[in-house]
Amino acid sequence: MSFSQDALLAFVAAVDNGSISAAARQLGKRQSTLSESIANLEIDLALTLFERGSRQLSLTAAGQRLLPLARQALAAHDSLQLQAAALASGVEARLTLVLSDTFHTGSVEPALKAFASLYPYTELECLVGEQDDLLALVRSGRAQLGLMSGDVQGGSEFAVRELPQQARTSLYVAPDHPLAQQRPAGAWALPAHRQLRLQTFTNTLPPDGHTGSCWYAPSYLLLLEMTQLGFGWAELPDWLVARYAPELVPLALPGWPQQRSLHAVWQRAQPLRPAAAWMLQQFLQPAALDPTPG
Amino acid sequence: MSFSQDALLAFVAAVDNGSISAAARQLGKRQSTLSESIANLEIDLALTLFERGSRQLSLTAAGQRLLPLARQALAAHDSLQLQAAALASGVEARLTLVLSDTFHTGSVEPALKAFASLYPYTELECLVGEQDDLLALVRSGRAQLGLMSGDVQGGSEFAVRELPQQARTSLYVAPDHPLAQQRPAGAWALPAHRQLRLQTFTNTLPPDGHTGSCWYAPSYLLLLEMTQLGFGWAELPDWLVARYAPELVPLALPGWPQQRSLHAVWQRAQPLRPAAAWMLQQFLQPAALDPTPG
DNA sequence: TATTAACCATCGGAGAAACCGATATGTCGT
DNA sequence: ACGACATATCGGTTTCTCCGATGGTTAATA
Repeated sequence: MSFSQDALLAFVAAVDNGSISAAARQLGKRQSTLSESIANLEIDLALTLFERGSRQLSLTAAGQRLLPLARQALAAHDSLQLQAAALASGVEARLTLVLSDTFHTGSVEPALKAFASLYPYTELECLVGEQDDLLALVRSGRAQLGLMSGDVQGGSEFAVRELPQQARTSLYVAPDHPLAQQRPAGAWALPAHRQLRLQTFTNTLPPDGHTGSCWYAPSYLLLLEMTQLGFGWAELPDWLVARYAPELVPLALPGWPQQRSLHAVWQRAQPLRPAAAWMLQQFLQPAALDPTPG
Repeated sequence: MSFSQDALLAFVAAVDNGSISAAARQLGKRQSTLSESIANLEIDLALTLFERGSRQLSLTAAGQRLLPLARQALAAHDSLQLQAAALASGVEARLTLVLSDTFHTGSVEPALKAFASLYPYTELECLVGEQDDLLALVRSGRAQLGLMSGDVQGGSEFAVRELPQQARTSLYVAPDHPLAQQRPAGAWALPAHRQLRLQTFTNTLPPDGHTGSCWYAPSYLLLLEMTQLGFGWAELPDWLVARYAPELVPLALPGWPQQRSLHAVWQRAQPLRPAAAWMLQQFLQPAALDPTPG
């Protein structure tokens, strides 16, 4: 016959409180109950855990040795209990986000930090995608919540909320690019040079007015690298350039830099569950978030 | 009301065996018992753990999520149980050895390895000391078992067993020492040079016949270093020199190298407890040990 | 010294839980 | 249709837990 979890609890409570009576008060049980529990535990283990000194009890060598293991067993028990409570309360076991690279890392970080402590039993997965790629991930259920820039094309399929933050983007070229030399550069000069454009995997983006030659990449980070290598000009998020390629030169054209609105999207047919809803709220209330520097 | 450990056991057994009935057979209980246990566990956790397919049951997402935690809780429980059993069976919680540096490390290592797996819940402490220092550690109870070279002076206070192994020692000097140059050196040449001698902290070693000047150190490792620095000649264990100072030169004198007997000592008044007794046996049966090379 | 206040151990009884045996039900393969 | 195998459910017994009361011991106090 093995010992019970309650006996272990009585054991560590008695140690922590210095007496069985105090432990009983803390646990809301009778002294006789805990006395019996500990006595039975000692019988089950075939060991003496406490040295019953007249007025205070002290741990035996064996007791000192077993105490940390007892704590560990209780902690494992509690951990299971907490995880189960989280699952039972409807909190999802895993939350998958898709973020656009237009989101400044520093603005996401505090939300994730708070999430980690508030939902310790929920796994978090962060994907990165743009435009149609992002919407496809949300549509397929691969991700529950998407944070994207620009307008949402999906129509009534998605629930959309506009975020109070905005993303500033500019047109950049490498320092040795011809466009970086001419000052001031006019918008007429752009079509003469290669544009580096975002092209999603799913490839349903409408063409914009640009008529010149283009190279394409599915992520802003890749566009950034291609810009660094001097392959052409590109529209890039300002924070991304400031952080990873500060040497790039912004083109001072009329109408630039632009402020692009940011949106949170999810499946309208599938309401957000607690963790996802909380995460959305974090982005809707920028008070709790650090302002994007720059 | 919280779940019991038995319920967790039923849970993982059902998962491992693929069915509740099989789990019941494995655990030696009735199927109805385990069925109720798991049902109660699901009630306590407010979760559905199993998808009761007609003929086979499969884990819910929540069940998959909780399974590793349940295993961990059971493992912690078992660990406590095993440690308690070890303590209750009289195995000491900590075993402290004192080894002489004359013991070849390679001859001790297999014993320690086997010890680690045989007594996983016993802490092991290895001290190093020579002669009187070693005996003092055993006498005070600081160590339970000592493995030393040479004869035991303590009289009836100690229990002594001679070990089948022996330690070979030689007289060494540094390569640039005068004694290393003369060939052949006679014993008469020794007193003219400084001797590096073992002197224990407790300092009750009798003087031997040497009449020349001496420097002293309490450990062979220190003597070794002093010999390397050319301070004099010293008697050192061969294996120690071969391993840490192969450049030292042995003096080819009549009667050298010597074979020194090795002894295990412990307090006669305090019989060896299981782990210590096992350890002693390992050294008494050199069959299980690697032979000392060289 | 007698008293009070803590503390711990023990005992008997009430309630709860575990366990068993039997039974009903459902599914798969023959 | 039937046997083999699975799970769920239902009484009944045993076991465990918890409580309340009691007694013994020690330390501080009047």
